[in-house]
Amino acid sequence: MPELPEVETIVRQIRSAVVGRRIERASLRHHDVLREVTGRALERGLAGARVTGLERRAKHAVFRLDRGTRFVIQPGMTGGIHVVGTGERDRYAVLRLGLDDGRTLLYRDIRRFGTLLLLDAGAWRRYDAALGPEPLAPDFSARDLARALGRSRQAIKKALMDQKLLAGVGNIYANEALFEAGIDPSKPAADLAPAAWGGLNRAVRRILRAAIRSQGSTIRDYRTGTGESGGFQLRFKVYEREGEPCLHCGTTLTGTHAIDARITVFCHRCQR
DNA sequence: ACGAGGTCCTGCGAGC
DNA sequence: TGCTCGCAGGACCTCG
Repeated sequence: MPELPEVETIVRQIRSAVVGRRIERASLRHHDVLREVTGRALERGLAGARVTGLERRAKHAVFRLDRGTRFVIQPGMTGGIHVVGTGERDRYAVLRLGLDDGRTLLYRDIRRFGTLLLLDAGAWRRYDAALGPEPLAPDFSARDLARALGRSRQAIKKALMDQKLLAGVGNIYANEALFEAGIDPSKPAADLAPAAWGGLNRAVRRILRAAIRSQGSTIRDYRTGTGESGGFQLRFKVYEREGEPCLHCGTTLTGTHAIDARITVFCHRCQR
């Protein structure tokens, strides 16, 4: 499930293969990954355009095109982005972009929870403005984190995962960061002690950086841009460890769906 | 304004 | 063996 580290990994790996390339052909096979654009408009907006940049924003890959537009891929749960040889078959292919060097940029998505967007400059500004700050921005501080989340009465875990408040953190890394910071996931964000934000910010940034170094976490479907599995799932301390002993104190880890209907795993002794 | 819960979609594993 | 069912959850939506 691509969160920030997974999308960052993909973007870094495929950037050199796509930036500078011209898209010669665009063909969309499933239209249910579109929201604000028709399939024909997407294909026409991509075919003939040159890719001038590729970045990550939150959990999304953003292709800058020479027409002043941006092509955004939200991989959702099972989306993957790969540069493959011509003619390579893939039963989960959603979009193929034929590049001018003969290779193909492939968006595949098993469950098609992902979304494709084509945004002009104004739409991109609105899109970008609706997302919270990037936790890995070089100067992102505990104060910034407190400012982003500290007014929310929501459980801190839900606030961490709210893309409007903070960009890029999903269920896996929210669980891991809260364990590392020793914070009860159900605690309202606004109730965190002022001193707690420093530890949480360090934990979030550390976990995300470590996951990027491991090329992300492969649970089921995620593959890097070059088709490999990530490695961070081997270092989970709570996620997928419900019922197993806490690595700090040995207490049996608790699993619950009480927060946002997502699996939350935590140590009720270490996380207060 | 906020929280709760539903929806999309398919593969996988458990249970019968 | 083959079926049904529940679960995984990012982003978005509606309802109260």
